[in-house]
Amino acid sequence: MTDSELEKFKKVLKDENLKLTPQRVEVFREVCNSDEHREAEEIYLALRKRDINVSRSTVYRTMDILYKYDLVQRMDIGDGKWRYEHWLNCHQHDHLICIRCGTIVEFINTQIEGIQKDVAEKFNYQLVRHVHQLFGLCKQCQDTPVSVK
Amino acid sequence: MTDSELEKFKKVLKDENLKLTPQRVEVFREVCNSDEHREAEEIYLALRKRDINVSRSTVYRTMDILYKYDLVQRMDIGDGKWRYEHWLNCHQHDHLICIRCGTIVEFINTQIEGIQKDVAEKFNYQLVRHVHQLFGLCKQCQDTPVSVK
DNA sequence: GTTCTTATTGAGATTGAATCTCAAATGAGA
DNA sequence: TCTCATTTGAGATTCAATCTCAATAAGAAC
Repeated sequence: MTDSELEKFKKVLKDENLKLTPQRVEVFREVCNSDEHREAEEIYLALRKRDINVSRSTVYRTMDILYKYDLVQRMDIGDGKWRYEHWLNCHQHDHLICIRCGTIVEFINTQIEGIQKDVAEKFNYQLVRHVHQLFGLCKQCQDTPVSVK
Repeated sequence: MTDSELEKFKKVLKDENLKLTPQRVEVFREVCNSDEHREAEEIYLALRKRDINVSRSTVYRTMDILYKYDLVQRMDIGDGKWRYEHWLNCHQHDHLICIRCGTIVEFINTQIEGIQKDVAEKFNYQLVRHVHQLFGLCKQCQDTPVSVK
């Protein structure tokens, strides 16, 4: 977590009349210092592992704030759990997800973005956001035989 | 539900050593006879309304079968509930979803499909399926002021 | 620094979609 | 018709997420 990231978070809290608490800072730090796409529970466990005591409730509540004010991005890959990723450089991207090992890779394709705008316009929808996920087998999983129990 | 649809369902049940029960037929009929994108609970309630008694458990279990054997399509729009739609003509399509009223419109764009293949190939992923959803405001919701309580 | 007010925290209860359990009922092959 | 494995229904259970509420702490005012 860089100073400018922390300042950005402080500004959001100030602007929204939210208090700067050590718990909130620790949750934000944990999210900033990882490039993974993690669920709230994983972030909670990562904090515990570092001997930082923040309750599950606070992790969930802080993730809500971070998401609401665009400090993190979140995604739903269909298993009922939100995955969070830091959102500091704020470049729009989509995801390739391995259906066997769960590896998530990001991709950017400006061509698709243009087509999405065209589609929305055609149907008279004012586009707000989109979800675009490609599910498949990553190279390693293609080459690894399925284990037989 | 056409005869050929029912035959297709019967064939799946037979091939998979599953029994043809009145409950399963009624659930399949209910799904076939609607173009909506409904949750399991809505399908359950629609059956009850028609005085057809099938338990929630059986609706859930039958939807699992229908999905597994490609007789229905399902989607997750991020609210923790599966939406089901019949899948009889089997033409691949994606969705535009109104974030205010929930209206779901289908769209087809072959150009995006081509790009998806290119992206997957570039990252060495063997593409299996994809999720592509555009969220926004439909024409009507753009023109309707938000009600103030 | 002290006081005061209000927001926040933590622990456990609650929610809700989906799944599981198990006894009773039923499909379908022999 | 008989038999037996499958299916059904009702309620219990699961699990991520949210809610509740008493205790705690941030931070503004002085």
